[in-house]
Amino acid sequence: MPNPARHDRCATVKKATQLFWEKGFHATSMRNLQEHIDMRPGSIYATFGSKEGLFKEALQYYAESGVTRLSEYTEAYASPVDALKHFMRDALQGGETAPSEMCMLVKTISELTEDNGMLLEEAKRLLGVMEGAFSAVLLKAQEQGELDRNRDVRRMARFLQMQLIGLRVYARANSDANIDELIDDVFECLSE
Amino acid sequence: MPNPARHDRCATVKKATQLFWEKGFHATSMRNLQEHIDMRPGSIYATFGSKEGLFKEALQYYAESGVTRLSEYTEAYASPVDALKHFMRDALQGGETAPSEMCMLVKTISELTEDNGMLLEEAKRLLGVMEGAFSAVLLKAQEQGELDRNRDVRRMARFLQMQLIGLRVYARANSDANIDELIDDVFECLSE
DNA sequence: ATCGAACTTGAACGACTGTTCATTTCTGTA
DNA sequence: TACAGAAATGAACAGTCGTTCAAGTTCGAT
Repeated sequence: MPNPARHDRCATVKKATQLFWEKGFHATSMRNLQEHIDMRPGSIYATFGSKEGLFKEALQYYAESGVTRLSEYTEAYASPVDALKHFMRDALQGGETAPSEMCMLVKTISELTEDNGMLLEEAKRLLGVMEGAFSAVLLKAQEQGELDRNRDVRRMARFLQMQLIGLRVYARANSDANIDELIDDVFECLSE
Repeated sequence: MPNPARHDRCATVKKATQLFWEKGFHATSMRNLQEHIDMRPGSIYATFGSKEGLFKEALQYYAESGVTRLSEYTEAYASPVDALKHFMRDALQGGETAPSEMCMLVKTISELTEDNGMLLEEAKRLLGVMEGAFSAVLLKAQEQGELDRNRDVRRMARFLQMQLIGLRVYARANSDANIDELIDDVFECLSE
């Protein structure tokens, strides 16, 4: 038996992530959470320690999913650059199932202050992890000759992530606008 | 006498904006606000109606300041493009007085959901106003021959704002990183 | 000096917050 | 089938939330 606990911890974190991602940290109350993950306060606190503890695991689960999805794209496409493009496009279109157009890490970094320093730092760290994953894909692209080997991979990853953040926030702020045009501008910018 | 009220409404909104900008909507309690703007609940509710009402005015004050500052830059520099560049750079360096590295409109759009639909819509609208101000400066640049007249001004404004949003969020997430390098990448991208 | 209107005050309200813990329920072993 | 330990429960806690309103204060006009 993989998990001795009655409640499946992973499934619980997954459900909690949905709600936190949708509403943010402060606007999600423990009572919302209790209903949504179908656990009573005692169990939640025995398992995760606190609201912050559960949120932290939600952040980690979210980031891990992101990294996993990126590597799936990388395996699916022969070209690493194509994989990146499709990854970004799909992140923007937002799987219909996504609870929010926003990246949960960005949403968290936007919302929280030093009052929840640990969560803020964790979100920053995980954004760094994502950037590392981008770097790895870009490096692969260099090795396959898709990208100029003289360009700094980390710098490109930074630029890429910055663009993706901007795009997603912009898309949320202008839900009707012609986002495809913007994406074209960005990719033109990247391939230059 | 310009303002018959005992409390100077504008000065109050200004102070409230500071706190809301720093902490966000949910993390700012009315009690925090009472201390910070030095008013008692009764006066606040008589003047602004609700926490949402005061926050809405704070958003408007914030956006108005932004537009005003941009026009000051436009007057200060002969070149509209230079004005834009300096405006963006200074927004990123963040006046030492800025309560948060984040743009308050972006922070709001990131934090809030339909539960505060009116505030969300207002923040989106004001971001649109800012974009309009960018458009105006870009148009001026075209008229002065700084920019290719064939390019779509609105599209450029959109791209510009998207970049600025991305840059500011990224700068907050990576407070130590070499942001100047990123700015260079962006401007290179813009002038291409 | 007095009055009435405009403005401010702060105690109080009910609802909700994150969290605790004594009690009950479940589960694997003997 | 009985038992012990683990897990789940939900009522209850102290504190905070946004908001109200009767009472008090201040002001300009008379």
